Amino acid sequence: MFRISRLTDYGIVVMAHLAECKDDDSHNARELAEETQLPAPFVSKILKSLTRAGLLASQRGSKGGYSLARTPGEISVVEMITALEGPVGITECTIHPGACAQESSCQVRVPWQRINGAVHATLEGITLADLAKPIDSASPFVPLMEMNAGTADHTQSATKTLE
Amino acid sequence: MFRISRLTDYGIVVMAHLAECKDDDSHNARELAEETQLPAPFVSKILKSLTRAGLLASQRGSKGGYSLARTPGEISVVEMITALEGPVGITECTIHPGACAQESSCQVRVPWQRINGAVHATLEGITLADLAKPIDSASPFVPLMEMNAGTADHTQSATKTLE
DNA sequence: ATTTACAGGACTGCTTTGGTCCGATATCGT
DNA sequence: ACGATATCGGACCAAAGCAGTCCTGTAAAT
Repeated sequence: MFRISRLTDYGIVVMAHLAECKDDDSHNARELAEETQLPAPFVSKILKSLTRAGLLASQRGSKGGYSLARTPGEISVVEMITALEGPVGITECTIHPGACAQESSCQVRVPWQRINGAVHATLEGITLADLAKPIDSASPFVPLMEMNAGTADHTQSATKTLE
Repeated sequence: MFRISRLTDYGIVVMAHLAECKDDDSHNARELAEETQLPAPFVSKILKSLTRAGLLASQRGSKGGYSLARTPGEISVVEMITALEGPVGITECTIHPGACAQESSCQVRVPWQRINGAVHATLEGITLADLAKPIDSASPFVPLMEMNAGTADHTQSATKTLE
């Protein structure tokens, strides 16, 4: 199916919601579940994963809750996906080199690595800040990408936070 | 995990192998399984799916077999993925609009559609011809992509077969 | 001390994936 | 016409991952 899991999907919704609330900190799990209309225990689970990955900061006890560990512009989509469902890699061999017996003789491995790089770069170039402001202006995401083989011109790699 | 299934992975390996064999037609399932070092019944299953999707042409009976339905340059990666694991769509709502109750109030839907479009475009811009010749020359995949919001400049959409 | 809320699990039902196998049908060669 | 070969279209099953819940422990505030 080639799609992100619901865990990730919801997780990003929650993160985006958090990014929109400018009143910086401390939203507890119950609040967030209500505001995003998502099942509470599930949201709780998501929040824990995101915290463990360092994308959220948590505060225990009464008046505790969650808040973004960084500014929305500093949190990329690829980080959120990685936090919630493991490393992004289109093919097995991208993540677990050696797991595939055909690896040495595989014809398509190199091109796949580049495809993977392209997708990864796309996801990396989009930050939470971009997601939080929906139809706001043009917000020209990114031209990024340019997975050309030899032309080692990666000068665009950091020109897209637009925050 | 955000990766393609093994079915698709193997399927693309088989397709690439088929694209490399210039002796146009008629490779049977057993042959292909041997040549690609993949389990035979599985390869057979893959070939059926690809045939149903119109990417391969099949010939029954003795001396029968499979051959590419089009030239490698005319078969994109996204077509192969779609044939083997359904439509490419990062999120549920990309493929099944209406399935998600939050859809109308969802903050992140529009940006996701664009991210999805970007990934889709990446996968669409790469053809079997690009995969079949591994490290061959520079083969400048594609600059493609440019998921900018308003600038309706899609003039690049067919400039990459390079066959 | 009590309450609130996160942390870290275990746990269950369900769907998808990975992989095999079989009967039916079509084609070729004799 | 007959038999061999090979695809076609399923059914089938085990294993793994996903969706979602729940429970015990611990930290912080009042």
